[in-house]
Amino acid sequence: MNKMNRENRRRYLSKEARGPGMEIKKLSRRERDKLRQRQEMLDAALDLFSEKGYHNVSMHEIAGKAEFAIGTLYKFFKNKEDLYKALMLGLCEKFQSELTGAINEKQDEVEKLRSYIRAKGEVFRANISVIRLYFSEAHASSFNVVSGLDFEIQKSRREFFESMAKVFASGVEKKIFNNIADPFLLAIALDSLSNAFLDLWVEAPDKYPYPEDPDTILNILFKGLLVK
Amino acid sequence: MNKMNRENRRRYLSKEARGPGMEIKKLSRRERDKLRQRQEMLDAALDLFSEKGYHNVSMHEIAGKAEFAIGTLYKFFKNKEDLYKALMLGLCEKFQSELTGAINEKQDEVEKLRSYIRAKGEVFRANISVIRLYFSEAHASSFNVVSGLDFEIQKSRREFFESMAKVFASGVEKKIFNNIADPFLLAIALDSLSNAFLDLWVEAPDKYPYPEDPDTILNILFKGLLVK
Amino acid sequence: MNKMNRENRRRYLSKEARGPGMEIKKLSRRERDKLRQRQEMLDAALDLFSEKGYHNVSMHEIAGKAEFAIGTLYKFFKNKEDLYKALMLGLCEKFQSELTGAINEKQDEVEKLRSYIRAKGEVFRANISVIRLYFSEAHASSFNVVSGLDFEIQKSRREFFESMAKVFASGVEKKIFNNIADPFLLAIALDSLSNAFLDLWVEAPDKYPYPEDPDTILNILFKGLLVK
Amino acid sequence: MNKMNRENRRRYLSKEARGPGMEIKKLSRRERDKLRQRQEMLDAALDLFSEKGYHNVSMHEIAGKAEFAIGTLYKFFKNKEDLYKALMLGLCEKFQSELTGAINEKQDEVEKLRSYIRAKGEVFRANISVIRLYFSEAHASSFNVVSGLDFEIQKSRREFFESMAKVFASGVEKKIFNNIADPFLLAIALDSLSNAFLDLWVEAPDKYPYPEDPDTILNILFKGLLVK
DNA sequence: GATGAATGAGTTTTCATTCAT
DNA sequence: GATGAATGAAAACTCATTCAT
Repeated sequence: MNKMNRENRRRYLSKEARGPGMEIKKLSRRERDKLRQRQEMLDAALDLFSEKGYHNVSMHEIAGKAEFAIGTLYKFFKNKEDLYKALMLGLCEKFQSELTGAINEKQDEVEKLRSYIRAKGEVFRANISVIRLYFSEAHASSFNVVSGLDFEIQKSRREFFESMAKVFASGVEKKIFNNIADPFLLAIALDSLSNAFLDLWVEAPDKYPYPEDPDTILNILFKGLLVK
Repeated sequence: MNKMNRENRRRYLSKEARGPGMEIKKLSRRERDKLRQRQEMLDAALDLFSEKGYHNVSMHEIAGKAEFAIGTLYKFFKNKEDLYKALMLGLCEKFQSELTGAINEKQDEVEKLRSYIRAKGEVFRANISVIRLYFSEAHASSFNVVSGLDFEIQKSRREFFESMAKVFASGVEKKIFNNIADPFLLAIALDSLSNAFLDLWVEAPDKYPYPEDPDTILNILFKGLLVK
Repeated sequence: MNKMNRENRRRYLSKEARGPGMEIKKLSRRERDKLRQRQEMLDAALDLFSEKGYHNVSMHEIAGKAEFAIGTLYKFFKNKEDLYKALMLGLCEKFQSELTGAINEKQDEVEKLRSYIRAKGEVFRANISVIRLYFSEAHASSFNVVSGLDFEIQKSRREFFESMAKVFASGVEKKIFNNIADPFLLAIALDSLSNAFLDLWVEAPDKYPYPEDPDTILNILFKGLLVK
Repeated sequence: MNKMNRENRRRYLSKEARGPGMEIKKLSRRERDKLRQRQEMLDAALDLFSEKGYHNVSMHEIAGKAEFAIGTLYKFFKNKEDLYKALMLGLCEKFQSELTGAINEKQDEVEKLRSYIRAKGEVFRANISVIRLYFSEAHASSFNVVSGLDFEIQKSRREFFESMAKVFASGVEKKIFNNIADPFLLAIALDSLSNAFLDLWVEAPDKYPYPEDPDTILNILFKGLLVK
C-alpha cells in the first residue's frame, strides 16, 4: 500500500515538475485521465480543507465537490489521511521548489535574498488559504492530525534551509556579509522574519501589506540595530 | 502535563479570577466554588487537548477527568468550542502577561530584550504541549476549528507587540538603538526570531537547544549583517 | 472495556441463574430497568439474527426493533460482536442448564438418559431459530465470524459432557451398562445421536418427528447391532 | 489449502465435467476452456472462503486470485451467492461420491461400514478448512447466509443416507445385524456418530485423534450398551 | 442545581454490481 | 466477449448535546 502510494506520488510529482517538453506524450490517455482526476480530487479537497479545516470536511463532501462517487475517491486515496498527506506533500514541494528557483535565478548573494523575499510574498499571496491550512493543521505536529506527514515535509524544509545557508556562507566568504551568526541560523532567521511580515499581512492586509521592497525586511538583518 | 504545571496554572488563574485589590472577599462561597470548578474543568481539558488534540477528545472524557457529570460541564461551557476558546484565551493571556512581566522587570532596554528572550524560553519549556496545541489547532485561525477564537487572542498579542515596540522606540530615543526600522516591526522581528529558535528546539531539542545566552538571538538584530 | 463487559455479563448471568428468591429486591429500580432494557435488546437481536444471520442484520436494525436509539445499543454492547457473544453465551448456558437439570432430576441412570433426551427435544422445539443460528454461525468456529466465542461455550459444553459421562460411568459401575466404550465417548455418542434425530426433525418435521419415546434413540445404543 | 488438495480437486472436477463415457469429445475447445475457467474461479473462491469465511472475502479478491477480471467472474456466476452455492454443491457431491465409493468397494456389510468410517476420516483430514466453512456458513441453512443452498445438498445427502440404509437393511436380511432400528435411522446414527468423533478431533486433534480402528466407533453401535 | 441515560445525525470505509470501452 | 473503472447503498461506530429525574 505504501509502495503504491509512493508511486502515485512520484507519478504526480514528476508530472508537476515536468517541463513542457514532449514527454507528456509518454502518458497514455488513460494515464492522463487518471492524473487529471486525481488532481480534481486534490483540488476539491484543498478548497474544502482550506475553508473548514481537516476535521470538518467529510470524504463525501470532497467526493461531491470533485463530482466523483465516494468509491472513486477511495480508489485514488486509501483513506482520508492519505489524501491529506498527498495534498500537503504536493503543495509543500511545489512551494519549496518555487522558492529554490527564486534563489537560483540570481548570481549575487544579496540579490538571491531579495529574490527569495519577493517570491515568498508571491507564493503566499497566491496560496493563502492553503498556507492557513498548513499552519493550522500540519505544523508543529508529531502528535498532530496526521502524524508522519511531517517527516517528509520537514526534510524538504531542512533541505531548503541548507541551500539558503549556503547563500549566507558564500556571502561571508566573499566578504559581502559579516560573520555575525551561523549561516544556518541566518537562514532560519530570514525565513522567520519574512514569515512574520506575512503573518501581519494575513491578519491585516491593508494595515500591513507585505513590503514591495525586500530591503524593508532585509535591512533588519543588514543594518546593525545596536549603536556601536 | 506535570504537577508543577498544574500548580502554575492554578496560581495564575486564581489571580485571574481575583481581579485587582482585595475584591476576593466580594465573592461568595458559592461563587468561589463555581470558579474553582470551572478551573478544574479547564485543567482537565487542557491536559487532554494537549495530549490528543481538540478533535480527539470528547466532552465525556473531559467531564470524566474533571470528575464532573457531563451535564455540569455543559452548565459551565455552552459547547465544546466555547470551552476550547475559554481555555486558549486564558492561556494566551497568561503567557502574554509573563512575557510582559519579563520586559517590565528591567530598566535598561537591552536588558528588557534579554529578559524577554529568556522568559520566552522558559514559558515554552514549561508548556510545550499546550503550545503545540495552540500551533496545531488555534493559530492562523478565523476559518479554523474554532472560528472567532482569534479576535481576542490577536488583540492581546497586538497589545504585547505594542509594549515591546515601545522598548525599541525608547531605545532609539536614547540612542542605544539605530533607527533601522519601525519599532513595531522590530518587535515583530524579535518575536519571530525567537519563535524560529524555539521551533528548531521543538523539532530537535538536542541538536538545536534554545540558547542560554540571549545575545545569540539578539546579535542577529544587533550586529549588521551587511558589510558597509 | 473488557472488565466492564465481564461485569455486565456476570450481572446478567447471575440474574439469569438467580432463583426466584428475594434477592431480586436487592436490585434498585435503576438496575432492574437496565437489565430489562438489555434483555429487550438481546431479544430483538435474537429474532433478527435467527431470521437473517449475523452478517445480514445491522446494528441499526437491532436498535430499531428493540426501539432504542443506536447509541443506546452501543452503551450496552461495545460492538456487534460483543452483542452476539453475549447473546450466544446466555443462550448456551441456559440450554446447558436445562439439560443438566433434566439429568439431575432423576436418580436412575437409564431414567437420566431418557430425561435428557426428552428435555433436549423440548429445548429444540422451543428454540429452533436460535439453534439454527448457533449451528450456522457459531459452531465449528475458530476462524469464524466471532472468534473467541467458542472458548467459553466449548468449556460449558465440555462440562456438560463430563457430567453426562459420569452417568455412564456410574451405570457401568452399577452393572446396568456394559463397558463398551469410554464414558466420555458414550456421552458424545448420545449427544450426537440425539442431534441427528433433531436434525432430521428440523429438516422435515412431519416426516421425521422427534421421537416421543426416548428409547427409540436409546435402543440404538442399548441393544447391540451386531449379532453375536 | 495445499497443493495436493488443489490437484485432488481438479482431478475430481474434471471428472465431474466430463460425465460418463467419452463424451469429452463432444465439448468444443471453447466449451472446455469455459469449464476450466469456471473451475479456476471456484478453486480461488474455495481457498479464500476456507481461509476467511464467506462474508470476509470480496468478489474482487476472488477475481484477483483466479486472475480474471471482475466482470468475467460475473459472466460465470450471476452473483456472490450463486458462486457460493455452486462451490458448495460441487464439494458436497464430491465428498458424497467419495463416501459412496468407499461403501461400494467392499462386499461385506461390516466392511462397508468400516470402509465408510475410514474414508470419512480421510475426507475430513484432507478438507478441514472447507468443512469448517460448510459447518460455519452453510449447514442447517435454508434461512442461512445463502438460502436455497440446502435443497440440492440435502437431496444428495438424503441419497447417500438411502444407500447406507441399504447396507444396514441388507445386513439385517443376512442376519449379520440385529433389527434394532429402522435402517435409515441407523444410517443417520452412524453418520452422526462419526461426525461426533470428527468434531472432537477438529477441536482437539491431539487429545481426540480420529480413531485408526473403525471399530472404536462401530462398537458403540455393535455391542449393546444395556446389560440384558 | 446536578446528573448521566438517551439520543441520532454524521463519519469513515467497504464492496457487490454495472456498463462503456 | 472480456475488462475494470466507476458507482453508491449500506454498514459499524462516535459523540456533542439534551432533558427527565
